[in-house]
Amino acid sequence: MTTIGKVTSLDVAKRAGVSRSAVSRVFTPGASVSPRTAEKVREAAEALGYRPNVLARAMLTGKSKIIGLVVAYLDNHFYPTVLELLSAALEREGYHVLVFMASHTADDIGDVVSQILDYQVDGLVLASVALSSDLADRCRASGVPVVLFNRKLETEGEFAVVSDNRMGGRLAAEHLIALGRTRIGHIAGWEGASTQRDREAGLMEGLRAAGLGLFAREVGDFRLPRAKDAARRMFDTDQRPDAVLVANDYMAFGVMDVLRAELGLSVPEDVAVIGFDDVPSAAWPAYSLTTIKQDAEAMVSATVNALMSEIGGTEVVSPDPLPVSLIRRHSA
Amino acid sequence: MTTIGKVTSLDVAKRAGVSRSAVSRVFTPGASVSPRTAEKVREAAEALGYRPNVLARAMLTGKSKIIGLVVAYLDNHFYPTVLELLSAALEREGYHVLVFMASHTADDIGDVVSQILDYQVDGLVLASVALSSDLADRCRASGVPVVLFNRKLETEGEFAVVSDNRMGGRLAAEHLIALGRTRIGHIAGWEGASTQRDREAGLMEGLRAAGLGLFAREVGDFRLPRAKDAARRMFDTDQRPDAVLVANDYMAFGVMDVLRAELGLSVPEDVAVIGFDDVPSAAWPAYSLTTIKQDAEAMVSATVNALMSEIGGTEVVSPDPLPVSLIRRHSA
DNA sequence: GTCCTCACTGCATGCGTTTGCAAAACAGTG
DNA sequence: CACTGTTTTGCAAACGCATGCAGTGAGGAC
Repeated sequence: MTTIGKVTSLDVAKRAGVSRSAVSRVFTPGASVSPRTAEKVREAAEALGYRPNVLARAMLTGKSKIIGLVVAYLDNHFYPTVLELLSAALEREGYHVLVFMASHTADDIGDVVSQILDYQVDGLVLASVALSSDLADRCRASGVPVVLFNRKLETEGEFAVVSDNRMGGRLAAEHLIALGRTRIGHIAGWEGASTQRDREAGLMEGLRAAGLGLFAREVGDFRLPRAKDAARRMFDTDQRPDAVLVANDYMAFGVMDVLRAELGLSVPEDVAVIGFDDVPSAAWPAYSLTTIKQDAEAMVSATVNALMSEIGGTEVVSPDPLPVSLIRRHSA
Repeated sequence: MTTIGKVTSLDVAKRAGVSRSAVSRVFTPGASVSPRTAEKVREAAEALGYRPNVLARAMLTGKSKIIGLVVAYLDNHFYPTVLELLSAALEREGYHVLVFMASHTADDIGDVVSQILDYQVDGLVLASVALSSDLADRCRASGVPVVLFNRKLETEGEFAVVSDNRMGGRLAAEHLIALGRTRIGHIAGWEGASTQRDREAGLMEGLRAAGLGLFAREVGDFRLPRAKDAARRMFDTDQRPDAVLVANDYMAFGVMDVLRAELGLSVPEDVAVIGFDDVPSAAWPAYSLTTIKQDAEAMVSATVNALMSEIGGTEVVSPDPLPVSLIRRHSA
């Protein structure tokens, strides 16, 4: 019996011969309703096709059951994976994800966040976007829990879920060194990102421990074309590195393309390549990219737990960085 | 002056010495307000950090400014691209995207759609999900414009934006034939999808026009592992095809992996491979996949136009399928 | 100066819910 | 049956905003 137009709790109430409150209670888990009226209401609701209006409920309770996600890159396959995981995990908790694309320019993030807050989101996750500290203040002032995903702020206070990027960089260094490589280069991501800085710091640490220094360095800004340019600059020369750590898998694919298709070098014989993230396509034979794996599931899980706790009123503090691991494939 | 907690239009009104209506009107484009009060209000709002509550406005006006998107696959890079485009385009119109993951099982789509409708979305786009016709009815009954993306329903009536998949299949066939290939196979996607059926129909049409038939056929269901299995079945034999049209790029990558890495065949010498979609990674040299390009921008643009029109009250009818084109690279 | 017009403004109502409070129903006890 | 304790239920008041309607004032025409 599909009814056109809005059917409200009042309609259901009338049909079931009860009050609006009664029908509201039937749809509120844990409210006091007799089985008999519950039955009547459910029946009427079914017949009319009634479902509570989430927005109206949101107004009253202040809980919208929506989580804002702002994300900058979707071309880097790591983030679609995260989105899929995150959305699924939140759905399990009764929440849904409102997506906001942050243009790559960093300064309109303020606008974006404002827009999100207009929707009265119950939580906010900022994936791979830099959050200025006054913006962080604004969020906190609005009382919305925010978690930084894959980025952390130097100033403590914001909840951030990150992998142990430093350890990742170190693992990469150690692996390359164990392979006998000595001229090790680094193609960096955007230098404003903590993620980048930590990965590079770990790399340097590992090199230093073996008495080595960085052989070459270029910046790829986490963007594919820039990464390819960086690779050209770094490798189209006589004195080239025999190994390179690229700041993420996505850029690493571009680097490998340049190496093999443009410069005729072979990986790993001429140059060993290590990426970071372990996106699904890193396992594809065409690249078979050795990489430092970030555990996306664990990261998402930490994110969701934090959100749920904070929404529940529990103050929560950033956990230790999540463990990473070296995935050995054929590129190094 | 960051104020903690909610600041409502009443707060602003008080501070500006006007009524709530006035501040409401200031934030409603096209309402009648004198420049002087507008100024006062804007100032007060600024000072208090006031922004209208979208949800409250939604209740009153019935327009939530949110569009629901249900999407099944995010591992196929075509859809992240679409999401990014769609979100950006809708943001330009003042809308935002609420994402719902449809598990791959087809039957819980009903639940998902119900949940979406609970949020009073202004529109609904179903990307790559099959919509049963009674579900379509429910959507229409709720008065929410829905557009099917990259799928169409045999029964007219739903707005669907699709490429000219049939033509695409035909172009692929013609190209392979022009290349002198005669033993042409097809690795199909999920057979319940109109997209699949149309692509295959086009392929058959093209073959028939050249007096050929399909040399081999397997089903890959739009999933990577299935596609690889399909490739193994099709090619691990003496009598193998010398060309194959794979129903989308994502599967084509898997097929190429099997061909080259597992079976030691070379592409295109031993087997020519054509994909469908032209996802960004199809251009990567490691695959250099010849493919039939779907114009994602045009598809998104058509989607947004349709939504905006329908929301504006204009009944709108499905356009012709959008043009596709053959992108020649090295895999065929 | 009077009257009319018109641009503004405030009041009050309503959007579809939830929820504290108090009345009502019910069950149990002596 | 009277009385108490426990559910269950309805009333009414929010939540934050938009908007029709009536009213205020200013400006123009005569």
